[in-house]
Amino acid sequence: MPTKKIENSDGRLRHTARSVTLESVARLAGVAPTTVSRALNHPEKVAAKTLSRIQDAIASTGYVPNLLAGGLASSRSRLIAAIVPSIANLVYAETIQSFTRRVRESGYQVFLGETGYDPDAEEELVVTVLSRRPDAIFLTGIHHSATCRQRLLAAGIPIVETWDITPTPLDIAVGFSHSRVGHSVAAYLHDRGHRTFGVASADDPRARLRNRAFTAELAERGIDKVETSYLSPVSSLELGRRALADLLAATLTPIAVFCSSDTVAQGVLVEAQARGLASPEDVAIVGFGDQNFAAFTYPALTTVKIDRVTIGERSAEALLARLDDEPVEENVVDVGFEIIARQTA
Amino acid sequence: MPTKKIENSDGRLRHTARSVTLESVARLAGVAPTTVSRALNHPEKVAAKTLSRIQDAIASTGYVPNLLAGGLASSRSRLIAAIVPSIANLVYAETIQSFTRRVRESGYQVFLGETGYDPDAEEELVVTVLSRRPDAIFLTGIHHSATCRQRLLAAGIPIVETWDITPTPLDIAVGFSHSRVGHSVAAYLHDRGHRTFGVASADDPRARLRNRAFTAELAERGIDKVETSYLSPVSSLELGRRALADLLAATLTPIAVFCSSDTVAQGVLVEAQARGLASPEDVAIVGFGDQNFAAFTYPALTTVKIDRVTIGERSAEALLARLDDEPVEENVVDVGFEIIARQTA
DNA sequence: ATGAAAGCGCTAACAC
DNA sequence: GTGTTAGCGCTTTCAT
Repeated sequence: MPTKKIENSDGRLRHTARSVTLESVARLAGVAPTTVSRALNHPEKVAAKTLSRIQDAIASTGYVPNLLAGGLASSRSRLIAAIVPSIANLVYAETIQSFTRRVRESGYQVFLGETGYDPDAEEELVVTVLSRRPDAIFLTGIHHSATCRQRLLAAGIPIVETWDITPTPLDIAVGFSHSRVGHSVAAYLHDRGHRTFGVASADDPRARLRNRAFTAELAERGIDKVETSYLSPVSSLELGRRALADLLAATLTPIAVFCSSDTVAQGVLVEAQARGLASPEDVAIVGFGDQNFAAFTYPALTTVKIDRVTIGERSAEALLARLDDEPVEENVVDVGFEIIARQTA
Repeated sequence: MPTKKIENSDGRLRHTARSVTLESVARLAGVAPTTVSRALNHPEKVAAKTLSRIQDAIASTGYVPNLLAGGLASSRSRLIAAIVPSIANLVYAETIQSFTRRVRESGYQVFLGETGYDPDAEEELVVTVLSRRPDAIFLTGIHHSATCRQRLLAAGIPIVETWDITPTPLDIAVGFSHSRVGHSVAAYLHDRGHRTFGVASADDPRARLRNRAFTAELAERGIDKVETSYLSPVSSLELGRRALADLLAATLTPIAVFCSSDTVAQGVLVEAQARGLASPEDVAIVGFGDQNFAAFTYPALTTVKIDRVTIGERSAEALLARLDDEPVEENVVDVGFEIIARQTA
């Protein structure tokens, strides 16, 4: 590591070795700093000769613009904050990936904040994240504490809430109705003749919404008892295994189990097999998410398909429109969902 | 959205509504801005009464520090950049997650850059990322273009290269030897009696290292032909299926296949089953990564376990030590690996 | 097409 | 323990 403290000519201790700045590039190119700034941000406004001289200077010095300074001066950080429950969950990672790719085309960088599925973490995270002065913010979910909403609104930047919809978004919402998912899955299973039901779920607010609707739909169809297992907010195969064990301790087979994710569903399937139970005969299973392994479990997983890439893209487009002061035609985008009937239910 | 342009009292058009600044908090608390800054960064150096007055002022104004300004003034952004091939790959996501958690304890925020497995993307990404003036940088892999190395070194910040090791790191390396993995897997399979081999691999430099060593070890054991299929840099189940199809077009069963990831391995397994081939009898399979589903495929996947969380933690610790000017005892950390023998090989 | 001046919001050195 | 002064490196009027 190069040493970072040097003595300046004036004898004062500086923090960093004097690095290449806009000014040093300007001196080298024989122009004013302003002109270099223009060459970088509005090259069309600089004479071709000047431009190439500046570009040479940049290349020969290895100048890297300081976006902390640029952002401070212009009040535009070219940063977009994204708050997600977990980056180690493919479902969110794929949305973030498509979102990131799309906004990068317009020169924005995305930085992530992870709540770790802790609802209280969001409040603190929002402050941390706003302190970087993002130009826009991407949130997961539509439930935020009052303080949170207030801070978010006070920031005065475009906001997109994702993975859920609401008639009253903070600004823009891109997602689907979890309640409709719950109703649809209940109807699907009931229509296929299932009469005993269970829910194997991660303890996450959106999963709860689906489960509540699932139970409500079944109640309407005369089924008043739905065993539900909530073990942890983090989806895992292990959680699915334990959930099925829980359900079977309370209810008999055959049972139809609605899971909060495909990973949990895979765990349910594994546990069923370990107990010598067949799917769908003894344990019917519906997953959620349609991750890429869902089609390849044995038997193949019936699940609810969510278009994660579209959520990312539509969110990006909506935010970019706001940032460009373009009209946003619809501020609530429902990307829908689809039940993919495979073998487990 | 609140409007962003307002007319100031002096009649000049400002970019943002005058927001709450350190200065306004200071005025409210009846102290100098410096004191507020101190209250925030070195609260122990401020009198208790003053401190609480300042905290009240902060609370009542909803002040959120501007870290662009703070970073510019102090030359410490409290930002760490992490460059990864893909965020939608659990293997990297889990490392980043543990890394992020660890450095956050020391007040750093991590922002990600994604190369999309494109080796040329790194060069451009490094510049983009350095323009945010991170205090340290986390890289995936040890292979970087000359320009890249130079820019990285010129930044004068701590660097950790991960997922591989080298005797000559840019600064610090935390990973394991891919070549040793290749040799070990070859030995493992050969020792168990396999004599026909194939490689189903994503086209990624670290996978290539493993494959080369795998082939070399087998050559030493008298096996001079190892069919290898490279189809895409992105691991997917589909890629595994196509890879096995490729291999079987060139070689007969029984075959032992070394895969570049568990996902690819699962694809190989699925394809084998689709063709009515049994594992390990007809197609022996070794995966890579030991992801959580590996123990639950049928038959369960034999694979190479990598401790992704440890890579993240050790990287974080090394970087934090550098940032605190503490001595880093070892600048090359080998976290090792382990072959997990299950059923497919 | 280019430059001079002012300032973004904060921290750091130094004095008191 | 607190305040004063001087920037950090850039962008933005406004003038030429």
